[in-house]
Amino acid sequence: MTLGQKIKELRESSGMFQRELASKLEIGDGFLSKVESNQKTLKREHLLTLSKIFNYPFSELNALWIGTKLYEIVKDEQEGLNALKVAEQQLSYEKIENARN
Amino acid sequence: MTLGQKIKELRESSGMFQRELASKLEIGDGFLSKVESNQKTLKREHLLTLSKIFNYPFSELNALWIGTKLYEIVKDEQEGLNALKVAEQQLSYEKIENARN
DNA sequence: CTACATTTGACCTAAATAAGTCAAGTCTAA
DNA sequence: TTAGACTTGACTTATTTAGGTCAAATGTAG
Repeated sequence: MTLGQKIKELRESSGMFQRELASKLEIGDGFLSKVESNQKTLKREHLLTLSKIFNYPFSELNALWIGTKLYEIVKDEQEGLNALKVAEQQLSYEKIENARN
Repeated sequence: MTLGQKIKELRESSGMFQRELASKLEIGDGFLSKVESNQKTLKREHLLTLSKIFNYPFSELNALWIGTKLYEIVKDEQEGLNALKVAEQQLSYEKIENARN
């Protein structure tokens, strides 16, 4: 699930048109269309607005936002999956380090 | 293991000084010092050079290069780990999709 | 066919990032 | 105590990315 897909899903399941949601977010509907197909990214502040409009957990939107961004980086990479593993290891290592201090 | 750490490790285990390696890469030694501590990133072309100098697999350097970049993005994120999972899922999903066609 | 929803392509500007340099400061052994 | 190895901070310039707009093209139900 990408952020774009999730937004589209939330929007449609609440019977809203792009123009309506776009206006709530104060962006053009052409832009929203691209956001829903992951051709463009939303500003991060918009996530909070979305979370309120659809009563959907902010943390999940946040994870999708970052995750989609990461995916854009690795999607055409030979070593994409390994790179994700590397990042994961560094992240858990850092956590342990911090816990020690 | 970060890319910087790996480079330092390779360099030291081959008894080379920063100035020597820096000159092979045609960069300043101050810059290399920062690269080794992940304060700066190397150009990607440099990875091939490193791979040859140290006779170390390019693919691994590549994975470290991208991985370290990903880590920089997620390291201060609440949802960092989840975001990595999201990206991983998208990546494997895409693979399946491609395999179907 | 035509009205409305959506998608797409071309374009734009401001802000951020990449990829360094250089000089000064620090560390460490001899 | 001083040379050589390394680190750090301040700065720079060129390129990329973010975050859009707008009009035209396309999809689609009635």
